[in-house]
Amino acid sequence: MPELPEVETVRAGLEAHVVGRTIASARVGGARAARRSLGGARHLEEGLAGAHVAAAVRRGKFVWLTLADADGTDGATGTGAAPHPAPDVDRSALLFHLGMSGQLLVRGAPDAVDLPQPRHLAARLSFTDGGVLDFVDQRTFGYLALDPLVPTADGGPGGDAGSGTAGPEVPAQVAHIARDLLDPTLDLAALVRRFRLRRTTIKRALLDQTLASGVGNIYADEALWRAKVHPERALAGMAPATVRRVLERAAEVMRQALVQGGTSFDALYVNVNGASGYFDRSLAVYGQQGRPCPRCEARIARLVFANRSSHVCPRCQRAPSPTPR
DNA sequence: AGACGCTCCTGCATGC
DNA sequence: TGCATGCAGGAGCGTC
Repeated sequence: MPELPEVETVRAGLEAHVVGRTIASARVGGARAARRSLGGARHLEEGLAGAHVAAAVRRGKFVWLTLADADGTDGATGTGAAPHPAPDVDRSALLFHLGMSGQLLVRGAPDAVDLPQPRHLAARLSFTDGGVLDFVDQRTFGYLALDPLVPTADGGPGGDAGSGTAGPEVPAQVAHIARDLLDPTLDLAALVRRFRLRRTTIKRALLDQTLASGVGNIYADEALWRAKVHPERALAGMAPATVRRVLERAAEVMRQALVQGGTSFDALYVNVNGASGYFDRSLAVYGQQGRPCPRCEARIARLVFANRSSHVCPRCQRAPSPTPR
């Protein structure tokens, strides 16, 4: 499952291999992959044709390519005589969410037309230099969208409720997503305060992308284990230092995973390094039920709540008392 | 507003 | 052997 480290690895791959190129044409497999794109697949295809890729940007688990009109000539390639004017792509981004199984594959083949279509191909971008970017998604939770860029409210230091506050602009669909835990401008103290206002459990809050983004089920479990905090503990009344420790451990484990993810992609393959990738050797609790805790050797347990699984060491992570008050 | 259950989807593991 | 069932999960959405 791609979480922040995996998506950042993808972003770096896009930056290295896609930024600076110009899209000749795009083919979007079906309505589902384009379900979040205004106007649907056709509009997406029309808008992308001729667009220049200016940058690869990420927030949390969202990654996008900022686009610019490839100066002058509209209808750069033969998408046929488009009856509608091509959408203005200048203030837009091509947004990707990888969902559970999305992959972006960069192909250098000089003749894209002859490339075999991978199973579960959701979209294919062909560049003017002959290369190809494939979006492959087995479980179809992922999507791509042509989305207008909107300014983000920048709270800066002291801005309180300002969950957002990233770079100057983000795709409209990302506007409500908070800065992620590896964002250098993240205000950790303010985040701790926001967490402690929530009337829910620490794990639910960790997974809430409007509080802090990038953490998914795997790294949430790992962070809580490292911090020795039970996932079902209520935030209300939790010591600020404890909340802070959890957030710091989450950042730490994602940073470590990123180092490993970053080494695992080569020139032509933008890797999605999920649980089945390299970092799984380093997982202490996720998917380790029945195995000994690396710290104390108690058996790792798997809990289910909110229709999701959590993995804990029953000795290191003390369960909350069954009836608070 | 915030909290939370439900839903989308496919491949694989498990069970009978 | 073959079919049915369950499970995995991000995040939008509806409901209270």
